[in-house]
Amino acid sequence: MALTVYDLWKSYHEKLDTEVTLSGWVRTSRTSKSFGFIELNDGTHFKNIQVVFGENLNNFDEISKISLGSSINVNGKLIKSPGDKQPFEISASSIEILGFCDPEFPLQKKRHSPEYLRTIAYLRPRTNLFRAVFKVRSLLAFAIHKFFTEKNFVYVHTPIITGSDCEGAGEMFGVSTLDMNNPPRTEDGKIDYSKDFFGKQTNLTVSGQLAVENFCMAFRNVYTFGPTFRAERSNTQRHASEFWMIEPEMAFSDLNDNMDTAEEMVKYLIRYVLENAPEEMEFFNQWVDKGLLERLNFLLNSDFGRVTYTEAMDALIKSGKQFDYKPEWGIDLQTEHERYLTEEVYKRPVFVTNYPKGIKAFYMRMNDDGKTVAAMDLLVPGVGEIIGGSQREERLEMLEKRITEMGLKKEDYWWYLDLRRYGTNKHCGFGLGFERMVMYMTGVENIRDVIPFPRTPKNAEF
RNA sequence: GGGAGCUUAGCUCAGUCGGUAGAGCAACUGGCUGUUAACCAGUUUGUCGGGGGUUCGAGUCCCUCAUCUCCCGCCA
Repeated sequence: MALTVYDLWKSYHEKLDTEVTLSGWVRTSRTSKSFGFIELNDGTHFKNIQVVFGENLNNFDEISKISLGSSINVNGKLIKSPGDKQPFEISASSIEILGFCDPEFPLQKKRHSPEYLRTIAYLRPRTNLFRAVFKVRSLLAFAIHKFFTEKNFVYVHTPIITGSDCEGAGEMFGVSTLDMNNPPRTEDGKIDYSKDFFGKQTNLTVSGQLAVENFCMAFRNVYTFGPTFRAERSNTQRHASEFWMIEPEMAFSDLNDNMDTAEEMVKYLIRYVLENAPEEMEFFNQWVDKGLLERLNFLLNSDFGRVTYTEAMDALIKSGKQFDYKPEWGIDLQTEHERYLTEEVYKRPVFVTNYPKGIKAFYMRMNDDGKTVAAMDLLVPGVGEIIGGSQREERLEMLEKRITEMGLKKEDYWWYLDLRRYGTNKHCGFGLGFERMVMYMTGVENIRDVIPFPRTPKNAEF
């Protein structure tokens, strides 16, 4: 394979004073009358390589005026740099323009606002910020598989098109091939989905959890990692219509095992990225969030907080702070409450456990007090809720009772209920919002800026 | 789904009391023998988001539509 920028940064010592050939894009250029500098990058490494050129080039005039974004091929000698900003550089003997970049190119040699860059999402991966973000996103995805594989978890591909019509995790996008202008109707005038592609109403998945629980009962420790879809009209910095989720599920385990795994995983992911993307992380620390590295390193060396919902509510009430929503046992934690807890009270990630049953899903295990369920949310400073999980209700009678209480139909969950008939056991799992992890890792504040082509209400451009 | 704010040059933004359009950067031209978001000099750039209204006169005030952003709800 051809030499890359990555190769040179890793082993330039060995190649000093040898002839090299390198292709890439012009990131910036600075020229004088008889010489000039080009910062070259081919995307394989965060840092650029400086190319020095002089009047010995047969196309010196053309190269002097080269526009930012053009792709070039450079031949020259790798030498120690006289400048102190870089240890080495290429002294060019020839430079070929492979693809000229039109001066209309919208990316300039200056900072652009993230809002503007969203309007040119097809070009933004060429900026420093987005190259760093998407490199970290890639590393995080790999680290997730690495973590679970090392722990002997089995990766399960749960379906993206689902036929279970009430997963209870949010509004769903329908999947249909019916003619929307003239759909078949049943006798009572409703749309007749028995005529649809799958012979029933189907949707894009909102969670792989119910499906992955089945594999949990076969492999003990499993996880899914894939796209999920929510048709909520959420207009916030941390919600997207299409996002990725990691959902591990563990048999013969309880809520404490669940939190232990979640904490170990989050720390593993952070450590992996810090070790494998030091340049990108330094960039975030300098330009996006000044306290990022300090906060992440502190986190690695501390235990996450663990409090019950009841204790958290007491802390909110006792704080005396004026909230828009008055804290009171039984209400769900509002965003302002969550942020206050993780950012002001504990100043680190904190698990909140054992929520009132009325505000949580039907499958969460009823505690002995009859009032709370074995749920846990992980709140982190700056992002808020990053993980939601629970110990699952393993007792058939109790699960049926909860389904009825919540106004759901047992028939819709017949195969899920069967798990409680065929060798049931206490088990647990959680969902980690992948993008929220990327946000926490990079300090980037808007979920639209950690997804290559984000989908949000009224926006599916590119 | 509820609420608030924004929209002025390619980008980032200023525009006073309602009086007829500005800066920096970019681009372009020229200069410069080691630059580091290079520097210096000059030149070019406008449907002031769309529509309507008030007024002698609207970027500025009012109505309306749209976009974007932020907050809340939903959740990851």
